[in-house]
Amino acid sequence: MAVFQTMLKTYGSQGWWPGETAFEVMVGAILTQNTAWPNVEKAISNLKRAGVFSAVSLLDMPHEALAKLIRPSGYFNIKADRLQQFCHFLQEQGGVEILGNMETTRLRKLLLGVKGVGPETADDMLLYAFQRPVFVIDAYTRRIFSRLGMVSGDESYEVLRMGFESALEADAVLFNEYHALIVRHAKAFCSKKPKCAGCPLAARCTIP
DNA sequence: ATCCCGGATA
DNA sequence: TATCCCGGAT
Repeated sequence: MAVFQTMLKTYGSQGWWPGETAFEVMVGAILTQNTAWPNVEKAISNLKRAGVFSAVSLLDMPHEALAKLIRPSGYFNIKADRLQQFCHFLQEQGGVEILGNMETTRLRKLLLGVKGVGPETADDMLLYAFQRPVFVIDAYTRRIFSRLGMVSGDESYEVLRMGFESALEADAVLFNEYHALIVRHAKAFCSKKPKCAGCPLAARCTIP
């Protein structure tokens, strides 16, 4: 059985970012950079509770006030800048709806042009906010698939992304579930210090 | 290679 | 106490 099917059977559907606005997904994608998700949720609920959860509000707000609200997500000074840069980008482009009508390749380039949005964050946005069939590569993907012996792990981001995308059907629903399952599996078994006992992928793995 | 940084977990 | 976290810029 393929890796994806094994993970899906083991963990079930992960239901990532259900019923949330594209704006919220994109804000979350920035705030979660090198940060555990529960801390991001705190930051986002702070923004909502303060009634500033919109591009215009975040832009109008002083840097210090924004940094204070997103403090739980860590890197708050840097991320306050990144959020405001991103909101400025949204205004400049004419809003989320305009972006939603763009072709994926063009939209990806635009997102990568925003300071603070790197390849993983851009692809998180493309996949989870705009439902585009883009395969997200992260540290978990590198770790799991290098242990499985399917990649070396130190390939460039683009090489890995292309590898996954050409090996799979270009399906946003599939990519959405797959990346979420990769995260789940990395936490459950394939952590830095692997917990191989009971691992559902042990039979395929290079780790003794 | 280093910095940014709080919060959960071990 | 140390490590890690749905990274990116310098």
